[in-house]
Amino acid sequence: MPERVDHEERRRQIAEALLRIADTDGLQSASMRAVAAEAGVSLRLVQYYFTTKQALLLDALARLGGQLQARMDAWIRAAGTPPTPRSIVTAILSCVLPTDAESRRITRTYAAYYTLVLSDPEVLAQHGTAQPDLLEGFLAKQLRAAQEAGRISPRRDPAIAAAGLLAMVNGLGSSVLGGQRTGEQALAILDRHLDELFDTV
Amino acid sequence: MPERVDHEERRRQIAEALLRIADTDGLQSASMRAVAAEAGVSLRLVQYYFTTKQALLLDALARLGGQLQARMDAWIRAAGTPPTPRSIVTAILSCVLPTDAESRRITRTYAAYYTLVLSDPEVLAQHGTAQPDLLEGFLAKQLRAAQEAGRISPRRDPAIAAAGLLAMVNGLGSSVLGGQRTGEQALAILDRHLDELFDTV
DNA sequence: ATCCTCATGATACATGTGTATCACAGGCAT
DNA sequence: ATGCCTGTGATACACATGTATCATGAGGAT
Repeated sequence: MPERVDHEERRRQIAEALLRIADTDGLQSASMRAVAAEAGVSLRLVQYYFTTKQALLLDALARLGGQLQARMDAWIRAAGTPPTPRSIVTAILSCVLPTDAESRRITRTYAAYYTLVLSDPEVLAQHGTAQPDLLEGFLAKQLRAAQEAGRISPRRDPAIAAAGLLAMVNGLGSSVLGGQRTGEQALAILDRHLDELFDTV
Repeated sequence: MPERVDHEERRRQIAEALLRIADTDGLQSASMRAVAAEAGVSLRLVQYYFTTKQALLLDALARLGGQLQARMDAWIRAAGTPPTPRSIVTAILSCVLPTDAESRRITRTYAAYYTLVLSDPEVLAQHGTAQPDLLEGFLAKQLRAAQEAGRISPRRDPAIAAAGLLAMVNGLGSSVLGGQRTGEQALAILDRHLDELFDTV
């Protein structure tokens, strides 16, 4: 029954199956057949909608990026009323920290991609990544605004502080995924660091 | 010629071949055959000295830990004369940051193991890990000492500061490996953060 | 000298992998 | 109505992988 079908919808369905596997069992378990089974379709269909595995991996990665973006937008919008500079910054950072189920999923899945990118950097080239740099720039802008509002000491360099913050959040995320810490503990550590940053004394 | 042979030496030779592959091509490329070829021995020998692949992976991981440990010891010993609290802390942190060839190698290889551990946590159980926690404790001790010497504000909590520092270094390391930053830039960011920490004003 | 155990080689086996091919059914345009 | 294009199934292929088996040569111990 070759009913004309919604390609985008099928692609989404398959790519999300891949992401689910990457989250639970890691990317090395995400074979074409496993993805097909998880998505409830035949192997042939996975091949049909994504001719090659690399294409599937890249498409799924892009979708993952979209999911993170959406989540960040939502958290920033919900950053208190009215939003203070610090509440915005906290929103940005705490939604890349694996605290709840979804952020845990996103973080784990990104981690699964991490080594892939490390061992095969040309993948990163094909993917229009730059996402971390964009995020860093956005965070730096927020810090600069907070600085101009007098909430951060003028001695600080916003770009450097943003880079350090993001690195810390990334590292805290790793430790949470590694089971050394709970998400709450990580958030507490982050908060103490923000105390130090947002301190004009 | 079954000359009685030094088992430990052979094991080291093979395990280091595995680590070399993990560094350059990632752990997923470290098949038994690839390791054998890299070590210049036959597949059978890899099986002989490490009956199973998991055993090889674990042994190599332990050796990697030893290498990092040795490097840290050396850097701490070489932390200026006389060592200030800050120089010790800098030594600890900057030797887990991929700045030179060897630390880059160690960091990359650890990263290769990272997702493996994530997707298969029982490996971590078999490995007497705890290494990050030990490191964190040691760092916290140094910070506490610096605090008592009046080089760090008494308002700081050394344990939390240590956790944050280590997370930041970890995150900075990731960004260096990911090519977003050079090792020098990462070190500069870390240094600014240490400026902030070692500031009793 | 005999035997046993250590070290090593060659090769086999079962399985999983990405990809390719063949087939075919139903809708759409002519 | 005919023929082409789209969606889908079944299956094949070539290869890589971890592990197991068989074989064998060389010391050392008895």
